[in-house]
Amino acid sequence: MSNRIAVPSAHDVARLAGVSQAAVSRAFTPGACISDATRDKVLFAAKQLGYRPNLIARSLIKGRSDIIGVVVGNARNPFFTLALDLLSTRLRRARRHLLVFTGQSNEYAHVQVEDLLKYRVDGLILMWTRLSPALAEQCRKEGIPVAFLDSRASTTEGFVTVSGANSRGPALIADHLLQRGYRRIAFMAGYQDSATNREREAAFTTRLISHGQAIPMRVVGNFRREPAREATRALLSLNSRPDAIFCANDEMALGALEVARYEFGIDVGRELGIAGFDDIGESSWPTFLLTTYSHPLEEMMDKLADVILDPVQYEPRPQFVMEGELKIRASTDRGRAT
Amino acid sequence: MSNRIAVPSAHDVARLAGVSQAAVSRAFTPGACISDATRDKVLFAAKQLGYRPNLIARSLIKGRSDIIGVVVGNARNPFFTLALDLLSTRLRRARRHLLVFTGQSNEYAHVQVEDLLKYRVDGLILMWTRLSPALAEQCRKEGIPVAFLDSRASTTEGFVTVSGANSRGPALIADHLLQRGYRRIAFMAGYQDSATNREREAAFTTRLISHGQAIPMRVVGNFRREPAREATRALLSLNSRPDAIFCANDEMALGALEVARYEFGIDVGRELGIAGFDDIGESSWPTFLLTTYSHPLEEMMDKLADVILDPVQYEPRPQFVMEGELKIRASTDRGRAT
DNA sequence: GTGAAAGCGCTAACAT
DNA sequence: ATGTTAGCGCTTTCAC
Repeated sequence: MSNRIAVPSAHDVARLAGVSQAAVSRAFTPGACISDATRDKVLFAAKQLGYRPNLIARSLIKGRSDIIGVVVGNARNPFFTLALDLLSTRLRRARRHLLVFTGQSNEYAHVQVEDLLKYRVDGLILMWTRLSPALAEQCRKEGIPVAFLDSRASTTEGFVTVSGANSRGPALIADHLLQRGYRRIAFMAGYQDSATNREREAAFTTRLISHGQAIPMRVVGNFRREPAREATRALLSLNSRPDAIFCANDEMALGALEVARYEFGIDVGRELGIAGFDDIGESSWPTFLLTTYSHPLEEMMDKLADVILDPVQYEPRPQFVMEGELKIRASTDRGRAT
Repeated sequence: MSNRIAVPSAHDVARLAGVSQAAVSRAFTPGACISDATRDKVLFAAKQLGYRPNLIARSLIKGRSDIIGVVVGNARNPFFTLALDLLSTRLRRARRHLLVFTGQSNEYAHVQVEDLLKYRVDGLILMWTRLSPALAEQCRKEGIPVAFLDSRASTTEGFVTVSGANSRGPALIADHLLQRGYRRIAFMAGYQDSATNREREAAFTTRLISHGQAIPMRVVGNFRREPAREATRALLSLNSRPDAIFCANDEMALGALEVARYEFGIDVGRELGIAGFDDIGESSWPTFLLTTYSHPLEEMMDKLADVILDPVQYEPRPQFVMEGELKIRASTDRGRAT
């Protein structure tokens, strides 16, 4: 049935073209020493046979594969699609390819990285996931460039990390809420043990306190919509409701907004301010108009690509914190007349 | 600075363990003829050196890479993330890996597939994109299994295709709208030259006509939100407004819903029925509650994986049309009392 | 500029 | 069960 016809090799092309096999190799190597006449002969024969250089063989010799390994801890992350698209486009220009694995964000990307190393990848990009200390050590020893996106686990030490402004952003949100006159401010946390949540919470709370506020009320929404809805119901059923909620990500904030609007009939913005973090696509829809903080994803992916392509340039292995932008929308608009 | 330490080879391990290099190979080959004693010696030595079999070398010999190439024509497609996650998980169990490329949905995935073939991939999955006739021919000749997701271009002939119910689904929607009493029904098209749109439109229109309706009003939204909003404004400004709109995908339907609700103050469902297609995540949110047709994505990805892993089983190379489910929600609810 | 020859790291006969 | 040997398809000296 589907019997694989033998794929032509450089040898076959050489025979047909009446040259040596080495000449074939040279014909496909940009800038190699070869006469135009020979190259033409080779390329002609190659086209006839449908020859395509075997990159596997090339990789074996060169000791590098032109493949970059990507492990994504949370493929459901709303930015993953965009991130992968940007990265793929960017790396194609550098003639690299992407071997992509999905995994669990709360675990080490151990098996995935293990596999990737067997393919002798030229670099590793870990998004929203961690690296076990043993493998981190391996990568360091073998000199494989590694870059993390939004992961601050201990094993990222000695590697480049690119992340959003998880401290400055929440501080800006705190300032904004206070400036708009909200005073009974609550905070909705993501996963309790997530470094991202801890950073965002600490920055937000600290800022409120430094403005003379009390420690804000606190609920947990685990970064997900359903728990966020539940938490919002609890908050809004209190005798002394908050007049604003800052949620540690947009996913939760949108859930909160829906509950406030449809289950409690609240005029979001005027009666209750809601702010999120990350600026996912839905947040700017007319239906939601959620105040949030947006990350410069393109810059972030460029940085990751740069680091992998030219690791030497980033030798002291800095932690890049990419500044984004506060997006003020109707969900924190109390109306002009205060 | 980052000088790559030489990676240990099977030879190094063999020397350290005091066995032949072939023994090392056997120790890492499940089910190979090797004594426990030898295997232990090898594994111990391997661990000491941090040895990892070089899959590139293995691929060269075996003539297969255990890599499946994926080209996605539209990485912004809301299902891409989920699809990739499902596929990756599914194929990992079969010890395959995913080399992922992004491309343009209206072009051939030519360069991407070209590259993929150089890596001697074991199979190709093309999502929302096409294959040039020349490469299609190549793949057939070389016996490389190819499977398409939602692409009905001419070059898919002779390959397995998995797609949603682009005919039956819209027919069900037509039935549903009529049964709910909507009579002045409009259709919003996606890209004019997309096969998907043509199928959905033909099925919907045909069904309406077969129920004795006139050919529905027609606007174009190009599958995207903004054009859809514009088209909706045009529709709703007509003297004789439609009382229902079927949009060829949810993205457009949600845009239409927002415009109707916020710009025209229309009570969606009662005054104007809106239905979409695909059941993207947002459609089931309390804010929208959009009637739509959902695809069995998990089954679809399973099928794609099956086809690639065991192509012989699918020898007549069928076109799989995966039946989904009509999701009736508030956006087509006229209220009980009619 | 070109060909011959030596490997890259591994698997798969083939002996033993 | 184990070692020896011959490649897989290329790139890269090294002569010429």
